[in-house]
Amino acid sequence: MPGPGKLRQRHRRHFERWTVPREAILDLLRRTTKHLSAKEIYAALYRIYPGIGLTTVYRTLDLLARMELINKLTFGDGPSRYEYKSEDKKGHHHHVICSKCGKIIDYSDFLSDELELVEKTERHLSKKYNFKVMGHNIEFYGLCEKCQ
Amino acid sequence: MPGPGKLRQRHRRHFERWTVPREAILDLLRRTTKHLSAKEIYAALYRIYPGIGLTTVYRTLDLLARMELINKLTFGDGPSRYEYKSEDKKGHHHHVICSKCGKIIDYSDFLSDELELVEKTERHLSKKYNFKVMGHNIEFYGLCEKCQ
DNA sequence: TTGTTAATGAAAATGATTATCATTACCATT
DNA sequence: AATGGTAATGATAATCATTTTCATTAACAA
Repeated sequence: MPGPGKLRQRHRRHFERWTVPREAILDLLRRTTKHLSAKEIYAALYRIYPGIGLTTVYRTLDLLARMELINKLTFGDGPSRYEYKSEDKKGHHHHVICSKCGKIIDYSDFLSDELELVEKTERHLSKKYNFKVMGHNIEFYGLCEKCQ
Repeated sequence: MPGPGKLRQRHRRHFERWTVPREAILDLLRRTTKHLSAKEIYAALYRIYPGIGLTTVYRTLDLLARMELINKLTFGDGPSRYEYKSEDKKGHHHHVICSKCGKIIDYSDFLSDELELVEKTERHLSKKYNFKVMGHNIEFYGLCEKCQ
């Protein structure tokens, strides 16, 4: 878990000051396993830090996403959701989303099979379209146990 | 290309009447290779059919998506975009999106490799979580030729 | 301790999408 | 072909997520 000092040095290009709201938001995302929306984050922090503003939550989430400390998830409907991005490759996972209730399952099997396909595809895309692939997104959708 | 008659029979559960705006919107999406937003569809149709309303465009797109005649695409920012979904499996493709300019490339190589991984994953998910997979979504993002 | 200015938060603005409701026009029946 | 019931339409207003504006606050270098 990067502390203010480390963050400061690693990401000087992204911000000047490491502040209380920024630490609180990153910390909350680091602790939870849920995929929280901006408003949910705001509500959770408001209880312990009533001075916080929703605007700051949005701005901080954008900052943290640019710093690649968190992922911004956008599904078809509703607000964007955010998750902490663990440093190690083991943390890599995909999402299985219930179309009915919105439940999200993190899923990380067959990563080596997937990796192979993704790498093959990335090489191919860069050759065919001269496209520089920075990342990918794989998700499955359907009906969860309760909703079918 | 399904005409009114065929549509009528196949999709009676989704609507009662096949109308001019519905035909016009489906037709536009069938003809273009672009990924249009509701507003872009509205603007294009307004030129030849000034009576049309943006509300109807949204409603019709929702209808066509429920009928599985079109796909609704939602990327991180901006409005949802829509594409015609061809009936045959050959039409299946994924998207490569430029994070900077928003350019979208349709991409359909390595489908058999992908199919294998997807099927394996779907079997696994249904066993592990009792989740009924209805579809999947694979996309790559990065920088296109012009933007890097 | 102080000064500079980046970061904050309240409020207003924006942009996409959805709800409301009076009007229109499909189409089954006559 | 005319009619009537009602699904579909379109203008407007409402909603929801997110961004902009701007006066105030607080991080931190000196």
